Amino acid sequence: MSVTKPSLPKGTRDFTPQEMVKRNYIFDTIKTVFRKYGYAEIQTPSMENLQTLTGKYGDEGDKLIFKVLNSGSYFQKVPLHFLEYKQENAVTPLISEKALRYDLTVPFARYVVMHQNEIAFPFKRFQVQPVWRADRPQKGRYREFYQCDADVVGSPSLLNEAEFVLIYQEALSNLGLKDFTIKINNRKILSGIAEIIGKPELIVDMTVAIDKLDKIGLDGVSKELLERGFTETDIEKLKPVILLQGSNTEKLTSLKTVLKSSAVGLKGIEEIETVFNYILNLKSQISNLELDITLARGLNYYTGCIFEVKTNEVAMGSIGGGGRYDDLTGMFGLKDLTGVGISFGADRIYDVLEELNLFPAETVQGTKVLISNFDEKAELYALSVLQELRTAGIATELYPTSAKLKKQMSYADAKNIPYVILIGDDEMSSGLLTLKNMQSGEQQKLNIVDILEKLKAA
RNA sequence: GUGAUUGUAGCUCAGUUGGUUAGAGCGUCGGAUUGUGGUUCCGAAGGUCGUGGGUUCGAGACCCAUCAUUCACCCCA
Repeated sequence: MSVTKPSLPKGTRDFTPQEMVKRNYIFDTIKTVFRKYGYAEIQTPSMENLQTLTGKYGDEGDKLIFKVLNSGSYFQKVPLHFLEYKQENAVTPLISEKALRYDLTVPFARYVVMHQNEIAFPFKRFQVQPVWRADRPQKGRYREFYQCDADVVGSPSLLNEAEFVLIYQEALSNLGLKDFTIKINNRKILSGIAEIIGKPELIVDMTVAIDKLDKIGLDGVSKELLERGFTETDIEKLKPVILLQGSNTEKLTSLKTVLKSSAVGLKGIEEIETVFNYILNLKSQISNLELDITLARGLNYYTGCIFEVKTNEVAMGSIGGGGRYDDLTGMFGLKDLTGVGISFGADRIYDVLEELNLFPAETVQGTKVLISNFDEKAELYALSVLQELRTAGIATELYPTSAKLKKQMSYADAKNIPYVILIGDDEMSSGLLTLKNMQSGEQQKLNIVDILEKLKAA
């Protein structure tokens, strides 16, 4: 057998013990907040039927779904002429019937439909699992990454939206982020704007273009709008809207004038106002909540409020997003069930916390004490000590061979183990074991009871 | 899918107009110290120079191809 050079698939990563401690810190922080707001955890399989996923994310999204090759003689079903003309689209469903999940929302919609008879609505669930995208990786973008989603289905109340803002606020603050912006918009406002211009059919093109405002500037947006079928007159009408300045209230006031002839648009404004009012009554103020008309977000199933969270401390794409999707379960045959949800991008949050040095120092909670191993006789003696410490709930290791003490101490040092117990002839005959504090270097002879007490307190 | 970038030790990187035996720091291992780590000193191991071809008396360096990497665009967390 030939030796393979070890490597990982593009865009995937190993996680070291040190990284796992930090990652779990992020997951735990977010999960704790989710639970506090009444969300219950579920999991779904890594693989879904390909059919479940295709068509849910748009053409671009479909291309980015990782497909799983069928087992066995998967070519049997493929007519030869498909291959001859290289018809990937026709061949794919014949050789692949499973795919890795692309996000957590669509599997959740499937879950809700399949379990509808056992679910008490409104159903509030959270889910923390990896998702896969066949993207080309770059900074802050991986092919395997974790999403932390919270969604509620079966409740049209805008209280849910308001609570999501508080969840973002609370979780990100708990993680130590100081300066981030929660952007909110409403798809209905965007529809209203497209309506006013007289191009409701071009709403997608309009949103994709104006979404890039802060990246390519007004000239870039104008150029893109022209390419996408808008006229100079349309752009003149759009300009004041997308360049709206001022406080959220001021923006809403201007929008009401602009959208006065659009029923949809006014409905969107009303929804945003309701969310703001809920928040005002839940909490005196959230200063980093910003109404942003240029916020569009790609997924085409959003129908109401849209969220996106960006940190202002590091150059990084969004670290979270979400929105309301009135008819997602409709694709699985369950009509009129409304859903709204948000997602945290845990991997990006990790990168941000790392860059800002925000991980708490004491998150490393590994072995507390290492028992040295001098020789066979000492090892035997140490076994009972080991057992006693573990019974007391203290994370303890016995060095497994009687290597040189230098090596054993280095091991404790490398693993950041704060205490070492030395057991040699003196200790065995006196019953007083040497306990060494690895930080201060001081050591003292204590009986096992005192050691237990000291370690429990430490 | 488009456009760039970089591939030299486990890691981060030097390597001069093409010239003999490819270097450093960190890390690893061993010793100074057979009952004491994190500091210090000494020593050692570790390389198909991404891969394949070409130019040349001679290639880590130049050319072509290929693979991989990173970054940006599209899109997205």
